[in-house]
Amino acid sequence: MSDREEAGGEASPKFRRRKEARPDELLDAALDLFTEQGFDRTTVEQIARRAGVSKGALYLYFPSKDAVIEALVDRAVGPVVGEVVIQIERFEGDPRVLLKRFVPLFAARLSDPRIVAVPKLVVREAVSHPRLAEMYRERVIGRVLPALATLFRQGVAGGHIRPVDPEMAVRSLLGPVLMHVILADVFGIRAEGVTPGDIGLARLFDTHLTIFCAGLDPAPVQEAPHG
Amino acid sequence: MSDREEAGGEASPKFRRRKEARPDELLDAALDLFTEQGFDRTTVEQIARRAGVSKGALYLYFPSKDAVIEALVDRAVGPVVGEVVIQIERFEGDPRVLLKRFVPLFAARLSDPRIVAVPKLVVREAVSHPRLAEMYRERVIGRVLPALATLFRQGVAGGHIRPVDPEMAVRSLLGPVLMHVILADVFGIRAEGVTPGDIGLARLFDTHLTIFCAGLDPAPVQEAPHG
DNA sequence: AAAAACTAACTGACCAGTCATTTATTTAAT
DNA sequence: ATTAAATAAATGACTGGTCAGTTAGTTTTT
Repeated sequence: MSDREEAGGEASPKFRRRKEARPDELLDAALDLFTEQGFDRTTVEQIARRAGVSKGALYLYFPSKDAVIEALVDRAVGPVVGEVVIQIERFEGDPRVLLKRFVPLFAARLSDPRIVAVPKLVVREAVSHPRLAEMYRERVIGRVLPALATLFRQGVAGGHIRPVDPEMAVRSLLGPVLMHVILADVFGIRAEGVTPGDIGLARLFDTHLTIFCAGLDPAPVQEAPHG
Repeated sequence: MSDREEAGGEASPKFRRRKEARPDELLDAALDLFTEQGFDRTTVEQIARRAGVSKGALYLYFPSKDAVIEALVDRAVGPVVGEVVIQIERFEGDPRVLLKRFVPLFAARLSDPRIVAVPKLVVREAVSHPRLAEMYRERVIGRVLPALATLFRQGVAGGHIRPVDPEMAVRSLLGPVLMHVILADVFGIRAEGVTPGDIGLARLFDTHLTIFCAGLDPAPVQEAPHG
C-alpha cells in the first residue's frame, strides 16, 4: 500500500493544478450540499472537500461563502430563458396550441433534479439572500410571466379563449406545476402508484392541461359565471 | 422618572413571574423572527429578548432551539383542519358547489400573515427539520388532499364533472393559490395595480376558479381531449 | 423562610476567512 | 535532455467572533 516514494513507481501527486475546472467543480459541490443541508448548515470546508480541494483553495476562486451561492444561481439562470420567451412573444393564435407544443420541453426541464434544485434553493434562501431572489425575478420570472400574460391577452382579444384576467391566468397555468416541483420532496406527497417524481409530473401535466384548456374555451354564452 | 428605590413609591420590579403566558409569548416572538430571518440566523437570545425575558428563561420552557420551532408548528397545525375535512368528506353532489362555498373561508385564512407564516416556514426549514414536514404532512396535507380527492372522485362517479384523475385535480385546484402564497413575497410578484397581497389573492381566486370550474364541466362529448 | 421564576455571566464547540508554507508546473539556462 | 529558478496553485493550521446551552446566584411570590 505504501507507494509513497521509492518503490520504483510514480509518486502520486498530492494535488493537481487545474485552474480552469475548479470554479465549476466547486459550484457543483456547493449545489449538492446546499440542496441536502441548506446554505447555513453547509460549511465552506465541506464544499471544498467534496470538490476535492482544501478550504483555502475555494477562496482563490470566490471571495466569500455568499459569493458561492450567488455564482451558483447566476450560472443556472442564464440559459433558461431567452429563446423560449421570444417564441412566446411572437406567437399569434390560440394560446393553447403553443402551450401544448411546449409541454415536452417543460416536462424535460422539470424532471432534471439539477435544474429544479436552483429555484428551490432560491425560494429557501431568499430571506437571507435577497439578491438571489432579485436575480431570479429579473432574469426568469420577470420575463416569462409577462410574455405568457401577453399571450393570453392576445388570445382573449382574438376570441380564441374566454375573457380572463391574463396575469392571473398565467398563475392558474403554472401554479400546480411549480407547486408540485417545490413541495413534492418536502412533503413526500406520492400519489398512488408513483415511484419517482417523473410519472407524477406527467400525470399532473395531463390532468391539469385538460382542465385548464377546457376551462379557457370561449363560453357557450349560456349562464353567468356565478350566482 | 427615577422611581427606582425609596421615593415613597413602588419599586418597579425587574421582571414578573408569569409561568402560564411565557410559552406562547416565546413562540410568537420566535415565529416573527424565523419569518424575518430564518431559523438558523435567529439566535435564542433574540427570541428571548423579543418575548421580554432572558435567554435562560427560554430554557425553562423549551429544552432546545429545535424544540421551539417544533412547538411552533405543533401549535399552529392543530386547529386548521378537523371540521373542514369532515364537511368535505360527507358532501355529495357537484364538487364545485362545495368549493365555492369554502372560498370566503380559505381567502380569509390565507390573508392572515400569521397563519400563512407557518407553512412557509415549514417549506423553508424542512430540509434541516424533517419532523416539521412530517407533522404538517400527517396532520394537514395528508388529511386535506385525500378528502378533496374523494370529493372529486365522487363528483366524477356522479357525472357532475368531467372524468379526471382525482388526485391530480386536487393539485390543479390548490396549486395556483399555494404558489401565490409562497412566492408572492419571495419574488415580490405584484400584478398591475395591486398594493397588498389581499387584492391579488381575490383576483387570483376569481380567475382561477372560473377557469377551473369551467374546465370540469362534463365534456359536451364532441372531440377527444388530445390528438 | 421556602419555593419558584428569572437573570447574567460563562463555556465549549464551531466556523468563515486569512496567511505562511508546501507542492506542482512552467520557463529558461546549461 | 537535464536541471535549476520562477511562478502559480493549493494546503492546513490559525484567529477572532458567534452562539447554543449551562449554572450559580438574584429577585419575586407564597
